[in-house]
Amino acid sequence: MPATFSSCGTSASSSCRTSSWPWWVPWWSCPRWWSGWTAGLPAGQNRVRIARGIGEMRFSRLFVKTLRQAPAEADTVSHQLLLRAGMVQQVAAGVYAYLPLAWRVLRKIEQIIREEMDRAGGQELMMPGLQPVEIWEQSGRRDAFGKTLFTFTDRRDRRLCLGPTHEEVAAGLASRYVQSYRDLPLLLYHIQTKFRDEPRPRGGLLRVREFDMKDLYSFDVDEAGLDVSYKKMLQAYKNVYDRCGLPTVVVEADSGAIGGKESHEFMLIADSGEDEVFHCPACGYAANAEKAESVKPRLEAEEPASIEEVATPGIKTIEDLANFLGIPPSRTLKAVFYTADDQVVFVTIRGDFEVNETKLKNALKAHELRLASDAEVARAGLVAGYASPLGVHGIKTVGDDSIALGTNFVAGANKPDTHLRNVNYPRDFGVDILTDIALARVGDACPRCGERLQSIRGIEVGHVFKLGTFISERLGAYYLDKDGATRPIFMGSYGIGLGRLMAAAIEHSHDEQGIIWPLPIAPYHIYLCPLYTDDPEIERVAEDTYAQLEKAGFEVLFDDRRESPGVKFNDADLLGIPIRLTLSSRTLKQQSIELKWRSKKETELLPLSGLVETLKKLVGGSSEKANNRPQNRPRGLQSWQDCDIFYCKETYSEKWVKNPTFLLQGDGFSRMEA
RNA sequence: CGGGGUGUAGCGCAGUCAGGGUAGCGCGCAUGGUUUGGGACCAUGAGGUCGGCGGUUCGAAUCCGCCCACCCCGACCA
Repeated sequence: MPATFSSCGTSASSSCRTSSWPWWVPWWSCPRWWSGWTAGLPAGQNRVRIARGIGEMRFSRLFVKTLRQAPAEADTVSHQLLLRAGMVQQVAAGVYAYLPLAWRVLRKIEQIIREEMDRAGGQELMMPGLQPVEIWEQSGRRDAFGKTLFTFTDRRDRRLCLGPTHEEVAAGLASRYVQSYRDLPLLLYHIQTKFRDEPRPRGGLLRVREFDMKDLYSFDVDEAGLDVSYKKMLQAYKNVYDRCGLPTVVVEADSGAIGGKESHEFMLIADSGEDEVFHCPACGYAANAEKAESVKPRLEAEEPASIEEVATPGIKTIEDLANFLGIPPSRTLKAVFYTADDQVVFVTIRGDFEVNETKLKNALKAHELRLASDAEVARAGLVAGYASPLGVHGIKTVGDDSIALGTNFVAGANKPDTHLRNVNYPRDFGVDILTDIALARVGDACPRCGERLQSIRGIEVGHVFKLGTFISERLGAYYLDKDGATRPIFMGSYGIGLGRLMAAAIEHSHDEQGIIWPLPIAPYHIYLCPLYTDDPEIERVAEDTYAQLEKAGFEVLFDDRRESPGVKFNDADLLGIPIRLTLSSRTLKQQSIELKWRSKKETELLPLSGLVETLKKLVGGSSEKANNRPQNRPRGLQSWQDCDIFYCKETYSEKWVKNPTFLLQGDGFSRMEA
């Protein structure tokens, strides 16, 4: 039997038996290979599994095995569901292969992003994944990225790295193009794989080491120009998330290793999110916990008293100390030791606050910050548990501004089992740096309006930065202004991780049964689910319906398997295809097909006649657009630009609709209409 | 990098502590049959470097040593 026969069937044998196709006739002459016609064959024998055209898909041929149980390594919901739905496979820690279903979703997300970047004036290009380490040293970010940078040497001992981001390269490209202010502003973007050797990949696709990302770099003449580009991007990002059907909030953020002064993150609200966001329901202030500020309550002033020692045997923690002395934690001073770039740092903060390490790191302008080891603490002459800000010599000291908001604190005495009463700043001790290094707290006052802050969890799905000029200056990206003066280009940087967005969408939208895709990024629109019986009519109608829907431009996953209803329904739910159409003898009796939205419980019967038109109305697509899709479409959203608007309103969570205040106001953002 | 955990069939697990016969179970997979509206049933069957290397022993999934991979917490991190 020629091997080529398998091209038109599951196996050569089954195909040949059912078709009686003579083996000496070339397989490409087989009508079934090009027409996909299968109707009228006896039920039960029809095992023909073929794709009739680009993009059409029968479940039996799909490169997917769904799993009933999630692999043990997955413990976040999105990771479990991605694995169970057969969307990704892990290749190494934080390194994944994206299988067909995931790849379709990623391409849709990518296409939405591409359209919005283009609409905002961006120009797409491709940059290398490989970069010389020199440009990182030139920009001064080599140290900031540290071990996160994947580095190696080539055969000529040149040092290379895998690009974790592309500001340096982009600045280099721009510097050779931009000569005059007339060449600005400029928005360049690319969508490609980036590499970061994260200390700990985790959460499936939420934090990985190799990932596809859209990065746009803006180039402007000055701060004002940067502001305009930045606002354009904020709007473009909002459009992207809206079109993906994902409610996000904009929050102020720390710029981290990327650098720059102003920065915002887009957060998808999800209880499982690893980021905490503080927000003010009254004025709309919202910030990542790393960045968030709050008004620290000042304690009632007392007359400063003189210092006295108090014996506190075995009392080492603030909690114990407060209990032991019968005072609130706010009347104590906490001492914490860090090692910042190999220097021990003594940090003092009022007992009721916690240190915000991001703020501390920024205050110290340090690249690496970690808690000091016991050995390091001892070497610095400090007594852990009883360390005192008084009489610290030879090491850098940082104080949170909360230490000035009270009097007569209890602090360590720097000898075992002893504390000091009535310690006052700055009367009794000084610090090298006094600034805000505290974590904001729920219930503290909003720094803008004084209302109480609340907190919510989210997943970072986008991050934008106002970089300013530090990279352009170091990489020589200058232009001539109107007066002929040489000036550095103002840069901005705007990133969205595609895989993380996909995973975040699952975190946000799923139930016990599986994923619930928003229509615009769903791998398929429709799950066509015939329940086969002895009645060949079901199969005939199913094939016919499939052909009609495909022709009308719907993306249909046709479950042609002869599985039991339970298996099919469970797979449909697991994969999360937005619309399920069930065809059975039951519905056929009424000349109808059953429609069920994945996001809803109830089902409804649709008449078979005029089905395409009915679905178009339901989905909000137009036949014209659907039919006009290019043959080699990235089957993205270009033909569905209307439907995403329609669908977004459906998918916004109640929480979101009721609390539209998270959106940054007055920044080109308006409240979401409910 | 610190702490904890796990590696046995595609997936989930038992067996390991208390060393001995052919390494088991569920799901999935294959074949045949009966089934078909929420993960059906019967029968038969295939599938394993027990993470790797070394050691102890007549004999190691099991005991000892080293290493590796993966996961979780922390550190860290667009």
